Amino acid sequence: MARPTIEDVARIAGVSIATVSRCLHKPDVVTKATRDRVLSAVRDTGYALNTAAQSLRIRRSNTVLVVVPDIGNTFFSEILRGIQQVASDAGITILIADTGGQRLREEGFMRNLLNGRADGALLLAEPQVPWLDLPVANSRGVRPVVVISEAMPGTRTLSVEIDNIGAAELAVNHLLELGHRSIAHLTGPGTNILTAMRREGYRQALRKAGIEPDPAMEIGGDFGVASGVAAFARFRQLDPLPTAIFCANDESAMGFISAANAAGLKVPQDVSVMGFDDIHFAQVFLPPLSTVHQPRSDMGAEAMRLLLSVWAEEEPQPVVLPATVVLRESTARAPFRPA
Amino acid sequence: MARPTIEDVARIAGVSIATVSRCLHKPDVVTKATRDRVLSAVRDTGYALNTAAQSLRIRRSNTVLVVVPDIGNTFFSEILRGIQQVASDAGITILIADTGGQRLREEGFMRNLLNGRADGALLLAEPQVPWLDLPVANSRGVRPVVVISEAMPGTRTLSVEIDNIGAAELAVNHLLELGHRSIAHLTGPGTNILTAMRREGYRQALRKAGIEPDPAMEIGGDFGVASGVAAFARFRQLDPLPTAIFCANDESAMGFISAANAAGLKVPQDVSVMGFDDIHFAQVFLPPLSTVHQPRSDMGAEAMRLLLSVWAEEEPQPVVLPATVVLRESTARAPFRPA
DNA sequence: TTGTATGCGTTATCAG
DNA sequence: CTGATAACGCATACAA
Repeated sequence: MARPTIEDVARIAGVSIATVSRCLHKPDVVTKATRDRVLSAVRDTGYALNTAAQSLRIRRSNTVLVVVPDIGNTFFSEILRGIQQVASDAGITILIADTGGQRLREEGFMRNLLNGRADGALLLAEPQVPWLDLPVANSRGVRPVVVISEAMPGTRTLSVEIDNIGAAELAVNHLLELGHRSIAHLTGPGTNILTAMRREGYRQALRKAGIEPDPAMEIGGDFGVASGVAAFARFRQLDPLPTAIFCANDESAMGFISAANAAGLKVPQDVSVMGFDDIHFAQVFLPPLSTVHQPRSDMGAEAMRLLLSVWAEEEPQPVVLPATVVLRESTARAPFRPA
Repeated sequence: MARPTIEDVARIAGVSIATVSRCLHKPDVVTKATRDRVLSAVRDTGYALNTAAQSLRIRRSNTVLVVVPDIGNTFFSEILRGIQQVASDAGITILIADTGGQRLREEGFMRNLLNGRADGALLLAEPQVPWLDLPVANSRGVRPVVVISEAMPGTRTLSVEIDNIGAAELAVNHLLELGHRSIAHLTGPGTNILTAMRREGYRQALRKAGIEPDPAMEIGGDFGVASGVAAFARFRQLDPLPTAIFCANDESAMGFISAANAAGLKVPQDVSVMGFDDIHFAQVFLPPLSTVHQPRSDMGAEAMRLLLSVWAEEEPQPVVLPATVVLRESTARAPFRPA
């Protein structure tokens, strides 16, 4: 037997389908007596609203598309939690799309906005395809896009992020306060906006401390564990050897430490390592990683709120959340070294 | 202006909407001439099929619901990748639902099957609510459910898993081969089926080696990092101190090692630690973790294939995939200890 | 307060 | 090969 429809419920309750629909959506406009009959009919039949029919009728899916570059990356999951929280409170369903970093996939997922599967999108990464050509403004009926964490500066995109430059400065300042004067930097991938901003923060902190940034101290990475391992090989050839390194994210920092350890260099005794992100494993890692904490859950929640706000015809502004340095055991005072 | 509909396309191409629909779904049944006109009209208008209308009409959403207990747990993400792969090749959209382990949420998500948002579900954890009361069989029009990794034995559920008992035996055998005779076990949460099976494998391996399993050596955990830390406190009180421990998963193993290290116990010199799962961080961890590798991506892919198969009116069987022990540096030969 | 009737955008059936 | 048309299940304007 097929799924019960609103009509089945109506027949059993002895009312019209309009009344059933009203019972479900504006219960207060219907008599308590009929409401009870209808609701019990709903229970009896096990009726569940057909969302396809509803979406078609109300021209809305009550769904938000969340585009993630790599769902396997633990960094994103806590953002998702924040989104999930706010969304489910608002009765919104989340459609998660994992692009695996591939443009083609992202392009495909973009169609979910066009074909009505979703009413808006949350991008957890720098857009690879021109989502922004979509009408992003809040004109009625438009499907807004909010970029989390990696908004391009200068675009008029709605976004939620931290002050990456400032946060990187904070991190490097911590190293400076520990007495380090020779601080290397392991960067993210070349094209990434976060790479640029965190590197800028690194340089600014150095300059403010009266140290001229040395390009040779900036080692190219790609946020991956392996790139951290590779970076150590280049790091150890630096002469003199820096006493600390600021890594653009935690995973690469772990790779770096792992390689350092294999090579007999102790962290933090021989070299202090600072990460960025404060992913879940940062605190379990050996040594527990000093890093920059991003309020990921809040970022997700805030982004979802932005979307709700746009849907409500308001005109929300981009938001910048605070990031904090969390000190653990991968950083220590600089060893004394004769100049 | 509103989204173009099939009607707009038809008008511009100078054909009927039926023809437009045919061009999109069975292009070969239409003249090349008209097809070209239609397709170019599609391009011109930027037409995208309204999935709500389509779903309503064909009574199918071409969507699979994937229920995850915790999307932040890196264990699940690779399974998702496998699912994604097969699904997108088949033109299926994935709807990911994160229950956070809460029954209530899971119950809510189950509705996606009832309200037609999804045509079937993949459960990445032991079902908390009676999904299985849903018609799981492959009778026409039914919405099948496939359980990945944590199928309850005895139920007639479609499932994809590894031989957990056998895999745990493999792991413990490795420890035995290294000369360990006193091997502890850090279990998973009490109610979990995986906990039971891995513990059983642990016991069987011991028995086959002529060692009677000692309940005191089985420390209760919950798969979390913190429970690994807590377990170490109980472990160190064991007398004599075991020379090895088999943990029911990698995260708890990491917590254990982390605590051991903090207490001055070296891994693997003082105690060998074996994990289970081979999560992403297992190889970066210090020391790199010896563990049991689960073919997660394959498991996801296989599960999705099972679903496609049911939809195709076939009668697929549950599948069991092979797991392998991967040896890294958290395990070593047992130290000599006078009996 | 409740019922009737219309249309949301598609697909599929049936004629032409 | 193509066109007209009837559902699909629901929400709502309008009548009662």
